[in-house]
Amino acid sequence: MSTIQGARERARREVTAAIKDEARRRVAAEGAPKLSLRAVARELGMVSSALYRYFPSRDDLLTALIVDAYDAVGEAAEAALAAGPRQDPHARWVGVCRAVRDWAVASPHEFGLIHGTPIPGYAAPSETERAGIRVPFALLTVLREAHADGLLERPAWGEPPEPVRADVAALVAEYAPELPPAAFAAALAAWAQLVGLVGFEVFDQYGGALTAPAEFFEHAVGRLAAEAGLGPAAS
Amino acid sequence: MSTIQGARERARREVTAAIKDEARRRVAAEGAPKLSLRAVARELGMVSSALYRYFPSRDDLLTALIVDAYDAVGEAAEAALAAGPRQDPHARWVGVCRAVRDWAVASPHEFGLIHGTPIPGYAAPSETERAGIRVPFALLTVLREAHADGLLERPAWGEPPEPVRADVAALVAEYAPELPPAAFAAALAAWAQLVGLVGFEVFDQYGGALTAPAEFFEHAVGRLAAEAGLGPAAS
DNA sequence: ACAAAAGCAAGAGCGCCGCTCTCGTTATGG
DNA sequence: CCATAACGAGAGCGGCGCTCTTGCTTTTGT
Repeated sequence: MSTIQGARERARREVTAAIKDEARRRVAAEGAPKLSLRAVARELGMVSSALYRYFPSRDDLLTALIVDAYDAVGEAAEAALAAGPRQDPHARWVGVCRAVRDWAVASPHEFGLIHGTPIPGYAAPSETERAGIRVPFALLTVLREAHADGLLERPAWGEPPEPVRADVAALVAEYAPELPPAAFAAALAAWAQLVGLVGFEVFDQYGGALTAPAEFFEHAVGRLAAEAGLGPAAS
Repeated sequence: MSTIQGARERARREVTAAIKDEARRRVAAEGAPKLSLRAVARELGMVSSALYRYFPSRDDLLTALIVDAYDAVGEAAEAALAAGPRQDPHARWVGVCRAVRDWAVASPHEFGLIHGTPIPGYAAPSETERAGIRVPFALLTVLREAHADGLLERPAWGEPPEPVRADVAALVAEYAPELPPAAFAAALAAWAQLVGLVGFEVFDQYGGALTAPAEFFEHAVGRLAAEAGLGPAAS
């Protein structure tokens, strides 16, 4: 307590951050499956066993990267939500989607971490769930505030079939009691479809057929908004 | 030539198949990143080096599994295409999508192989591309034949913006000269969105909120069809 | 102020991995 | 029949995740 408070703690934070940074670099270069603690340690000038003072296992290091990625994309989505004009929910919706896409295009490997193949037997810790919910929440918020302002059209979706209605009813009760269930169902599907669109672009699964993927995405996502009950701008 | 023709070749085919089967089992159990040649060889009662007579590297074994997976889902989609009633393209479209979903739900790890995180620096061999095109082709065929039969409505999509139009025009010219570009663009987006919907279910990314994912999928995919210009059955 | 406790880096080592090379053995085809 | 090619087995190399032990330094409690 005599010296600066927690010189050791600060050093620990810095080393932890350096490890994650280097790990991110290696994931980008070699892919998550080939992330090697020894290589990270080597690059940082430490011995591999020292790394276990900061992360109890390789999987825990990867989990930390995953949580960071969820938070990064969640933050981007929430920033777009805050910046989007509440009086034009269609544009706001598209803005949130675009924020997700732009983040994914800029950080393809981080996107892969959170939307790639899951590892069998790997249960995401609850911390991951908290971070993972931010993007769909942002989409939901666009719908909720549009509904509150009377700007949400009746979605083109018919009422969902019975077993789905029950699922959605439970979700609506928990997260958005005032929202029509059909709109909630649309948001849920839109979230999955948004990830599909982004993933195809980021993972290059269109087979190089698109030279203007950003515009294509924008176009597709505008339709997604319309499906959820957000018509194009009034004027 | 004195003995049965190619006893050796047949043995080779059988061993190759056995290796792939065991590898598939291990991918299902442990995940693709942890697929170990040594473990496969051990389970098959051979020594690890013998395996290299059949696959030049671990990545080549994985690639073989990927191609097989593409062919399996492609075959499922084409079977659904053949079975779907041409006079009801909406039902046919939903049928193809359902075939993809059912296959993915039954073979989640194979789905992960083809739609999971790509490995940096890994270029899919051309054989993969050939197999990977079968599902989108099936979707496209539904649209083309519906159009030929006068059953394709003008898609709700407006005309795509300029740079997209050029991309789509090139694709239309190559694959479906008679199809309206807007319909082709819708099919392309629908493909990505379909994979998003399937991936969310298979990878359990809805967070356990859906107890009836099959019905939810059906519902969502019906809307996808409508967007592409295939209205619900006339009845 | 000082001893106990806790945090830390380093090294050695275990078992597993992908992959290579060599060496007998066996089937193939001219 | 015999040269050749395919094959299975074994040893071995470097790299991996992870553990354990050994000293050293910072923090903490009295």
